[in-house]
Amino acid sequence: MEYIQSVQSVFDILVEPNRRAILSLLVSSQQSVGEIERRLHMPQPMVSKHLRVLRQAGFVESTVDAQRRLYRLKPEPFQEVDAWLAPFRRFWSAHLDALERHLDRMDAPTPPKQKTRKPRRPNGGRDKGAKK
Amino acid sequence: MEYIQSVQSVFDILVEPNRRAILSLLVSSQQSVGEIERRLHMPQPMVSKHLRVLRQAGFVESTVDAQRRLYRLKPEPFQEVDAWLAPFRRFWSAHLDALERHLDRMDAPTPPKQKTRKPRRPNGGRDKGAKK
DNA sequence: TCTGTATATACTCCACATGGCATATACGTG
DNA sequence: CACGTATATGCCATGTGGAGTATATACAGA
Repeated sequence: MEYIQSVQSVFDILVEPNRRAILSLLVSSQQSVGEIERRLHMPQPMVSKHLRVLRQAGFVESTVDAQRRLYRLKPEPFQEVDAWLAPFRRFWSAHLDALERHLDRMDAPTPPKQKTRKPRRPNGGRDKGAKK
Repeated sequence: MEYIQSVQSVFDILVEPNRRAILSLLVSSQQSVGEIERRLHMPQPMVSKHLRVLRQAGFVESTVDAQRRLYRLKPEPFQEVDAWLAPFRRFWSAHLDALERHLDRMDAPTPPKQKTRKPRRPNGGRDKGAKK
């Protein structure tokens, strides 16, 4: 049924604007195909087709509710993007740190900075939040 | 005349595997076109063309060193990806909390290998659909 | 079973980015 | 200036994927 597909990167999925729109819609809560269709003003077959791609790539999953299918996000592919981003994140946070130090010098008042140099910083306070 | 470019998303840039390979190469340090050419085993014109795309999209910048151009990363587009990811990060970290102890260990290290897909990830039930 | 609704799939057309090749430009050296 | 190296650009052919449309499947109710 859903099987063989050429190995595609998560980026092959995310490159399509409509798919990104769908994903953004699903952040808030699960949605039916019809709801997506209405909210994004796109023809139903297009919605279904993109949803299929998203499903096959593991970005979403669906459950059956009578005649409608409720789609919701799955986390793994997003984590994959995050993982890909990791090396670059190290790189750009170095830049940020440099800028930060520079600004700190010009700005006399003292923001409570304890570190003069930090090896790496995820992304300026990645919300590890929503903790248990 | 580097300017005008159709409004493309960062994903339009990142979708190209060779471009991602180039970016990964540049994480360690700046490289000349010839070095990229050799390391990635791709014809020089292709390297130059991809570099042009990357440059126009703000992913890289170059400086002149005699006859060669040294390319290095610029942080902004990556931050843009990170920003796009943010809402979903909130979403998936909620999931992570539920499974935290199990997922914690496979998280961090993604060796910046080139284009090899990430092998592990016990994602149960990622299907692979049929294509033409 | 027939009907309406909800979603999925099949198929065609077309644009466009990519790869390959040839060639142009830039720079340094003799 | 001529030549070699390093990089950029122009052109063409091709493949792939998305849009659009028609149609198929699934389910619920009368």
